[in-house]
Amino acid sequence: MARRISERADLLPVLGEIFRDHGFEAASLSVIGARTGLGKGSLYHFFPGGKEEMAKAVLDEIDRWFENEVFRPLREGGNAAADIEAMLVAVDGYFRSGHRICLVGALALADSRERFAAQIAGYFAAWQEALAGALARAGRADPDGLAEEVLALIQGGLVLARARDEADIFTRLLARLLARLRLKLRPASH
Amino acid sequence: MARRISERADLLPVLGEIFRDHGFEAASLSVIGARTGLGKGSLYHFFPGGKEEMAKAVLDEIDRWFENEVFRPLREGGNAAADIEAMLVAVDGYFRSGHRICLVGALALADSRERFAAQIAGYFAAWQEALAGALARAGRADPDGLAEEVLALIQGGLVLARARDEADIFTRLLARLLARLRLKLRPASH
DNA sequence: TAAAGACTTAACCGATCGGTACAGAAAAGG
DNA sequence: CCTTTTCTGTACCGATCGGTTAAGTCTTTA
Repeated sequence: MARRISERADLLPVLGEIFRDHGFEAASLSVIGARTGLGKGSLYHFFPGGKEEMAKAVLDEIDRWFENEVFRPLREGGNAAADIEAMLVAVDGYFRSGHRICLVGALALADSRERFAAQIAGYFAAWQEALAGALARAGRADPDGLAEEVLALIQGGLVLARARDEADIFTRLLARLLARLRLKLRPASH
Repeated sequence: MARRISERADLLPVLGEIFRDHGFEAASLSVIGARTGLGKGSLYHFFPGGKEEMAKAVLDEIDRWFENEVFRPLREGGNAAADIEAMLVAVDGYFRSGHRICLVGALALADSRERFAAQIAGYFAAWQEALAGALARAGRADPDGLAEEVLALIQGGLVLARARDEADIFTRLLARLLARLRLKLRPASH
């Protein structure tokens, strides 16, 4: 019963970058093979369901990462204002300050959307809910609306940064957002 | 010299919707043929450059529409505050209150981005410049930053609306944005 | 009405697509 | 060691891809 320490998990980050670069449809098995260094045989061994299983596994890993690094801290943190700032730091890191796009957002705009609709919707719903909770704890009025706005700014910032090939756009937007939230969350501490 | 009143122009809106639905790569000539009712021969008659020429023509038409309906009014309008509100109305109409995505934004996130990089970047640059000018005329500080934020909100709103299959998200974001801008542009008039 | 150009149809091209089959190499367990 | 299981390389499948070609049919102009 030979048992490799699952290399499948090690494949997920690479697959994620491939889907980010090419999208789901255009990420052909040949480019996946080239960039992972694996032949079709190996790929179908790890992912019998083919490309669709690969993408679902990548989305699952993204969900897991955000749940651990972003959503749960937002939900269980102590100081709501600090938690929200920590979220912005984590987000800036994850998206490499605007150099990396959001795979979930990109899939939402692509024609493969329906295939992953549940995971895509769930990702944003969980994020908004966790953030709205923190905003409510911080005493903000209309936490749901504000959380929605924050998510839109992040996603839109990634779109603009990519569209204009200028990652700084994302950084600037996060900085403005941070200033605005600070003002609203801790009006006396600036 | 038989000369049809250019049906090529009539094709562009259909092609736009096809690219919105499928993206560039996945919009195969067979689906384009099916939805336009034209065979490959006809398509290549109108667009000798194939899919790429079709997409470029669609982007050109989008540029033209926004230039006429959004950018120029922003630049040449009289009442800056009213012009900005008119922009939001036009944008809400164009994107069908969140039911329609932004093709330019979608292409920016897809792997076909490089192919259309110049047109994509130009679209957002022109928009931001026109909006920043109006914001400056309205007396706002940091008009460039605010314009960037408005564009990000719009693009992010379209991503979220599609991702969660809930067009109302876009409408809500536009309403919040309108309220915020009103407050800032005409503080005494609410 | 007849020539000319605008448009269409349909067969065809090589390349690549996602996916499968299967034999063999590598590694682990006994 | 030998068996068992995991993993890999390669050849192959039918389907579809974007694009080309050539022969035709319309439609307009002269």
